Amino acid sequence: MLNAFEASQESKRYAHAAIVANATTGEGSSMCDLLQWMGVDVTAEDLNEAVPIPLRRVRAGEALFHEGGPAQAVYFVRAGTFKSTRTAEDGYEQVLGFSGRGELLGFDALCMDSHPTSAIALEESSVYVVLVRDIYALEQRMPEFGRIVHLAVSRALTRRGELADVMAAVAAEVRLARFLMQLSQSKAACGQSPRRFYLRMSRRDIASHLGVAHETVSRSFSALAGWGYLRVNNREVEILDMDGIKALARSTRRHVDDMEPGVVRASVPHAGGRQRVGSRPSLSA
Amino acid sequence: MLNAFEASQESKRYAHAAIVANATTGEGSSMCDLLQWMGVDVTAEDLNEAVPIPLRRVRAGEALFHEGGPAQAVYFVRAGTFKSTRTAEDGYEQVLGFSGRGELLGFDALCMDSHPTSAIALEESSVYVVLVRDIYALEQRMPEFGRIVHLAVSRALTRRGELADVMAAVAAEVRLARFLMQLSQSKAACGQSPRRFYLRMSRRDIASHLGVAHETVSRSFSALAGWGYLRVNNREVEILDMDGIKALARSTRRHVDDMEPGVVRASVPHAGGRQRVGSRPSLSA
DNA sequence: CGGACTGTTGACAAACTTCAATCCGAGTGG
DNA sequence: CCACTCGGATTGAAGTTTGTCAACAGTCCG
Repeated sequence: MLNAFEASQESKRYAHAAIVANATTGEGSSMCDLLQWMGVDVTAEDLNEAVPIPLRRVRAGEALFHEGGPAQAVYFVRAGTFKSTRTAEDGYEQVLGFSGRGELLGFDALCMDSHPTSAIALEESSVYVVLVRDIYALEQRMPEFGRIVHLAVSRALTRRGELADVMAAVAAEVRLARFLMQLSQSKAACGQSPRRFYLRMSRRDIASHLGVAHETVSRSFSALAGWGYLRVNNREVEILDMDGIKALARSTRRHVDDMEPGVVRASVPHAGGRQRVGSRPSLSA
Repeated sequence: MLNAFEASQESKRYAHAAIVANATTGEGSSMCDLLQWMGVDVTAEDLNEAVPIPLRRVRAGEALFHEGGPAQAVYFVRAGTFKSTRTAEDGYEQVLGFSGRGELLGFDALCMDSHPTSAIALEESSVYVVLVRDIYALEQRMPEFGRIVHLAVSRALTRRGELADVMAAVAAEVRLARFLMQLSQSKAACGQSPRRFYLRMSRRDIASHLGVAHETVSRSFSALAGWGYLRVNNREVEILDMDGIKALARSTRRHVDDMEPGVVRASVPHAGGRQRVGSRPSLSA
């Protein structure tokens, strides 16, 4: 049906299959691999240092580390997707964000004795493991590594800031639109299609991340689809009107009036602000 | 517009600010000062390194750095309070968080060419300035400094995570309660009273940070006061029932039922989560 | 095939946003 | 010196989105 989705469908099946068993445990990967993989031009001197960096495989649904668990290592996501969560006493799970290729996880535990959050794999994933007790030494020995860490931490900080963007007080549809734009840009940065992708997380996870009820997420998806911005089928999303949805994502709270008539797409019913289509007859699938 | 805001803020609370008018010029401070001030036992070898670390003063309402501005330096807050904000095109200002003594600002700009956020002083403040281009070298030369940076970044990451706690989908009063608890703990960590403090930020800033309308913040303050949890007068807050407000802060979405009968104070009308006090006697019982 | 979970949709009540009026403190200017 | 203005804060009333409850459809998996 959708070519772009085949790959994701495939990886979805990895979940319950021991197919990729060979890729298993921390086979010795090296700092060189990590640096190269992170896009660093590895110099000769770096090559001399044969520092092993373990690789760890995490299956779908498995935790990379648990909230409250000891802070032993930080992780660079090599493949897959994770969600960072914090769980309240009553069991309510707050999703702080989703992380993909190249992102750093677990760094917020450095300033404490334990992890303030959990990281849970949403699909078959793998990470580079850097032990906390080695970080300083490695950075001292290999300046490039230090640079990588700084960059990654900075990115992590920025990503956490995006949390505010989606949870900031705006209509639920706008939150979802913003979230989808973030996702789209993430995909684009990884060389994947920014227009079509497969959501690795459940509606519940999205809801928690956006700060709304999961039913509202469903409704918002339907609304966006009804407005012609996208097509959605379960976790498959195809964006039809990128500019339009971007414009929608930009709207903030109230008195949006009309924004830049030039930006609004003619083909889209959404006239540019805060009009509710909800109960109107114009809502057509 | 910016000038108007800055001017008003400045002349308002700190009319005598002219005193420090020209203080922007960093009086020479040193790395030693920074390390000692951050609580590091400075060793002899560190003392040998006479690395100058400029100090910068920022007046109330003034920006430490602007969103979109060039990433030249990162800052350790030495005194005062800042708010980190991101401004939408239509002028809506999203407050990402508030930072006080010892916290690191501007680090999220490292991975980009410019600052993704602004930092604005909420009162007369001062910061240690560490130029971006010096960071790596300094960390190489002085391991302790590297440690400090890592710790501070980790803290910053954690603090950003707290944003989710206050914005997560819960009742407005709970958001405010959580925010106040965070503030209280911050104050405690700085050796100030956790029960009584002066809010450096406006209701509007709080509202943006909590993700609600500023009127709702006012109402929530009144509600908390009405329930006997605290006394509030403008920006002065005194917490009367710390345990009670903590219990309230813990409640997540809806039906709080009863939480720990032992924890609930007898003097407090709060019988089980959500009841209105103010001028609406008809609501719930 | 059935069970369990995820996702969708409807209805209603609750909570929030918005508009609007008022109060207050501080700074400004007559 | 006092009236005046301006912005912050509080409170009221009305309108609307959203949370909650509930039922159902779709998908996955044993």
